[in-house]
Amino acid sequence: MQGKEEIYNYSGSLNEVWRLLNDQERMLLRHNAFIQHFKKNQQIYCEGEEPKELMCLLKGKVKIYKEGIGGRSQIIRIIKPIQYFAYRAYFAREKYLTDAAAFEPSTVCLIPMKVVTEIMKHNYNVCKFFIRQLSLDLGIADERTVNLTQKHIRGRLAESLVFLIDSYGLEEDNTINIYLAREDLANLSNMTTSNAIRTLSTFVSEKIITLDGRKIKVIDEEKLRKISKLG
Amino acid sequence: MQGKEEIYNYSGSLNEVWRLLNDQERMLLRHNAFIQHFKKNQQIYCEGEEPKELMCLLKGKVKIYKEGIGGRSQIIRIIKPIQYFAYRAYFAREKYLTDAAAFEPSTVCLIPMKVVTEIMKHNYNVCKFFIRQLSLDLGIADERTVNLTQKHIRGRLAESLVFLIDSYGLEEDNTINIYLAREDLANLSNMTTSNAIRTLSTFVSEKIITLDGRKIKVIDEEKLRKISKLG
DNA sequence: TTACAGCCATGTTTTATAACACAAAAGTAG
DNA sequence: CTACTTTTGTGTTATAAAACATGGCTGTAA
Repeated sequence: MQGKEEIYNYSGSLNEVWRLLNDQERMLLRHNAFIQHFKKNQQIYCEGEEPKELMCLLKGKVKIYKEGIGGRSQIIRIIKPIQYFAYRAYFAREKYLTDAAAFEPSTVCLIPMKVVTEIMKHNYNVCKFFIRQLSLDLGIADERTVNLTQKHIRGRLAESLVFLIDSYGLEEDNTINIYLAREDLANLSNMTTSNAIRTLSTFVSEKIITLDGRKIKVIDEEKLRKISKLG
Repeated sequence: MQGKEEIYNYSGSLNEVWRLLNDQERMLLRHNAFIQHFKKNQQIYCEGEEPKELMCLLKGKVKIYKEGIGGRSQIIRIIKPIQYFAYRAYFAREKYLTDAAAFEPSTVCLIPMKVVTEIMKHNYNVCKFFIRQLSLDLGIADERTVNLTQKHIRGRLAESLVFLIDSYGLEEDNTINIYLAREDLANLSNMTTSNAIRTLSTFVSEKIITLDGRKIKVIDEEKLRKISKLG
């Protein structure tokens, strides 16, 4: 499940942050970072848990979500490789407020937060990196609040699809590069599963997408973006 | 409207950050910070504008909000003295995504972001301060997303009232220490003005609060918190 | 093979909330 | 003081979305 050797295979890809480090700092990371693999749907961390490590998704797809009222869960954001996550709670000196789980088999590099902050003390660029990430995350969260509360179902679902396209991209045949259960799509869009299914169907009848099981092929991306934008 | 002398009257209260600085850094701030006064309902910054200064609210009350679909605006967060704001966009290297306006006559200290980042380069504690603030803000935003989307009207309004109590406090007679138009209360709670008014009325009939114009007196705070929590 | 669980899909009913309409009250300007 | 705008309050109607119910499909396990 975890190993320190494996880090060498990936260390080139931790890029963004890696570039900001000197040799000594890189060495420190190499000695303290470790890899974990997660199965499909496996939990990565839970709400209420004490945050200890910075995580970087190397392979796979991860959802950050919250269990809301009456079992309904809300996907807050999604992570793609190579992306850092799980740092907010530690920086805020709080427990985790969210849960994280793997959409599909995923590989995560974990770095003890103590090591990260040790480096930050002497490396302004790493500080700057996290400040930027947090600021971007906060901007996205603010946008999302308004979109989820004010857009109608069609707009919210369209937005989620656009979001998935922008995050994970399209294959050559315009299939969205992630296969989500209808329930996940619903949780991403703040609606019931029934309504996600229904609304997908109307998108099909409007020739905006086609469906083949969980494969979503985008026919009219422009129209999709328009629906997403206008609510 | 602005003055550099006035900064001396307040510099003691910029506390949190002030404490983290050495004499030279404090001098730098004193020479570059300036004060602006804002009238009731006056805009402080607008969406799309280029962020240039860090702001610190010295006196008054400020709302950060977004204009959503169809003129409906959503209050994202509220600021109380002494609190820093307006830093997210600069750190993210974006334009402002939100608007800010004064609820009531307010005094703001502005510090050029260039000066702030200059200090941050050599002062890890100031970096840490902003990382912490951003992390706290992000946590609040995540919570808020779920609360606004999943709670019912009563829960959302109760939550707003609790939020106002926790932010601005109660006077000796249990009056919430801010006088908001029903419309602002609605925008804070993601509902129409009519429904804010209606729901306030039912809270009165349930002896949870009493109303006298815009004065809201809290009778049963526990019950209010319970409604807020249970949605 | 059958039985069963987990997704999909779709039709019907119910309900929360927005939208609308209209007064009354309060604040503001001339 | 009067006219006028803005805010507040309430009743009614319309509607978006949830809740519920049911059935089909697919894969899996006995």
